[in-house]
Amino acid sequence: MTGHTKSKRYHHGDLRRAILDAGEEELSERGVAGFSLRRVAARVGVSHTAPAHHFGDAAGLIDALAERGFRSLVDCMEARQERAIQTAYERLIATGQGYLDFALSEPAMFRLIFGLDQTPAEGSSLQAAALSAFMTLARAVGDLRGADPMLDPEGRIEVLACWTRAHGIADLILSGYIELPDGENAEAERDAFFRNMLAVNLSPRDV
Amino acid sequence: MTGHTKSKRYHHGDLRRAILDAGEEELSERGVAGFSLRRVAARVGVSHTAPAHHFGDAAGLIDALAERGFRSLVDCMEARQERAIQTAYERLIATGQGYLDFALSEPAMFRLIFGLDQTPAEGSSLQAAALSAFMTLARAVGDLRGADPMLDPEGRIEVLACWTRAHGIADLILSGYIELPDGENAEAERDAFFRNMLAVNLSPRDV
DNA sequence: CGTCGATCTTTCCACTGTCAAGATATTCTT
DNA sequence: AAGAATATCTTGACAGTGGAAAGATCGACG
Repeated sequence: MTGHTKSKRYHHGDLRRAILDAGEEELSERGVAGFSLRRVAARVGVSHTAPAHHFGDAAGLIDALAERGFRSLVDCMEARQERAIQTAYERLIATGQGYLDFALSEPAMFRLIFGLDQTPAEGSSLQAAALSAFMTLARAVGDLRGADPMLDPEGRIEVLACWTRAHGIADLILSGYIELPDGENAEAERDAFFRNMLAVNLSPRDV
Repeated sequence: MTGHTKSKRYHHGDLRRAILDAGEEELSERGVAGFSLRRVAARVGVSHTAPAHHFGDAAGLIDALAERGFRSLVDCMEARQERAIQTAYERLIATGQGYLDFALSEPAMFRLIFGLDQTPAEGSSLQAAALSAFMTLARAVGDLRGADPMLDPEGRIEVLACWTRAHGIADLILSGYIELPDGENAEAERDAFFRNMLAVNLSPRDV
């Protein structure tokens, strides 16, 4: 007889998920600096200490949200990969564009996951989610190289080169120091800009 | 008869500078998230509302600190430039290394200036300081190209390429997702690593 | 010497996260 | 099926935060 109406039950039933959902909304509306545990609780219609039982403290909720964030990041990258021309090179570019899609569509979440107070705990599900995101990129680099890039120093440098480029673009856009084209067909222009940025390089050969 | 002793004068005399100094210390100790206006005031030995008259509100103090931060960033980049082999290419690499020096020596400040809630106001001294930092990098790129890179789209892309690379490295290190070598002669290893990262690239030619 | 404005303090408010203790519902044991 | 143990959620308190308002003190300028 568990009524589907949201009548005032003492026990929520699915509070953990509800808090995470509300937390995501709160995050995107107020940003990471303006994030408030009490507001999230109020949003769900629950007392301000209710989240504690599920997440420990505020940092615990942040970590749980970050885990979702990393998954969303992976989704964004994979979505672009699938839409891309199926060349190793194109898939790598697409991966970077997915990274940027995520940053632009969930800026606060982007800032959250890359601004955690401390690196994810060893063996935590958060760490696993972060690693999953990293592997998505590493695989794309590996497909282009034809070998696991993590096995030799040169390959690792290449993975980091791709990552830092995409990350730098994303972070500086969110900071407001890089302006994006916003003309008529802004989306196409952005894609072209991102493609240029992700591909262009200045290597010793250029000297 | 202005005694040099720090006796309890009602008027501080140089409160603005004192608050900025204390703010920098507080920032480096507690980080941007744990930054507290009241603690800064207490540190100077002044009431918690005293800063308001000089900086407006907390955001005003943050902006003033950010201005210092950008100046420090410029200092770091120029210091490396001067120590570098005087080749346009080497000076550009050095500029990037200076960027990273700043991020590593003042991580909280780095996070502060690139995580401002809103982009610096038009015409503000903060904006001027930020622009000065950007120009330091743009000049280094221009010296290598032999022309002002800001005049044509290709040049702008190159500047942004250098900037985003250096920024991505810095931010991901501070996030804890990129580990730094910390062996015996860690400093030399780091420099080598940074040099690799700043120089390595994956351009369309590589495909 | 007196007035005025700048500087700093005191007091209060709404808001934050966390803790301790109590209320309620669910599940487990017998 | 009944009672006990446990999980879940609420209430109330606390120290901390930034900001507003009003008062105290000082410096400068007539």
